[in-house]
Amino acid sequence: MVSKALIQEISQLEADFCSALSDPTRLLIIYSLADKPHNVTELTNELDIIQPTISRHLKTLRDRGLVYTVRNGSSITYHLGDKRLTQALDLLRAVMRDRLKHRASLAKETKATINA
Amino acid sequence: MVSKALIQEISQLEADFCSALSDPTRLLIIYSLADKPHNVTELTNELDIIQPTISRHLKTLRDRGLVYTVRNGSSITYHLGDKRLTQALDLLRAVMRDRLKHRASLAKETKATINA
DNA sequence: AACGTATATACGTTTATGCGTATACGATAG
DNA sequence: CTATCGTATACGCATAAACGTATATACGTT
Repeated sequence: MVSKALIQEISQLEADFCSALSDPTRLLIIYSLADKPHNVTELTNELDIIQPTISRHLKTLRDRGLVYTVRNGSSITYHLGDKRLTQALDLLRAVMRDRLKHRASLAKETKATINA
Repeated sequence: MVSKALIQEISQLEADFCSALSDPTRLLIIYSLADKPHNVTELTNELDIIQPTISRHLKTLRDRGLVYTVRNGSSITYHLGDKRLTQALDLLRAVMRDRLKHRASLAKETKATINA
């Protein structure tokens, strides 16, 4: 049997890990890096978000080990750490898409019923 | 070309969806429901968390469409909405495990280097 | 050494999130 | 009909997260 405290601690860790994904800017960064590595300036330009904001989000991704950095002269290139991350996000997006579709059809049903 | 505003909106939606996963209690609930459906009282007992807290977290899961409910007499049974959710979480956990392992070995390396 | 470019961080503020207690609502039993 | 059990919500508080501005650090060039 696994102790309750341990289970809670693991869940906390995992929640922390997932919280890296719960911000739209960070998701945009992840998708951008999944395409190819970028440095901070490139991300700043591509996403049209000011540099300190990009850096702050990169830090939270780095702290959780989702991205890693390679110094390249005076700039720093950020890489996505694990391809499975993209797979997981793809799955989540697919689930989300289906949920939204489902709701849309429910809404239509309801409207039709009311109008009937 | 997809408009920037649309991309941002989609990312916001997805971040919102992911934020459902960024709380340890909700993860415990999801894992519990992945095993089998439960009603609120069962979750309360199994996870040893007070009922209003369980209900609140269930609401956020329900709002995002991750779980659905079936009324069963006077109680309400909660079901996990999509098996892919578990798959995605498994992937994320695997990534996290590897990251932690990697860091542990890095820490060991560092220590060895310092002590050398 | 001095300057410019690239990146990171600190600070104060605003907004969001979670918690516990108390309470309301809904369904069933007696 | 009211008492009870199961579930949901409201409220006040405490904590955490995000943002923009300002500033610090690091590297490369001259």
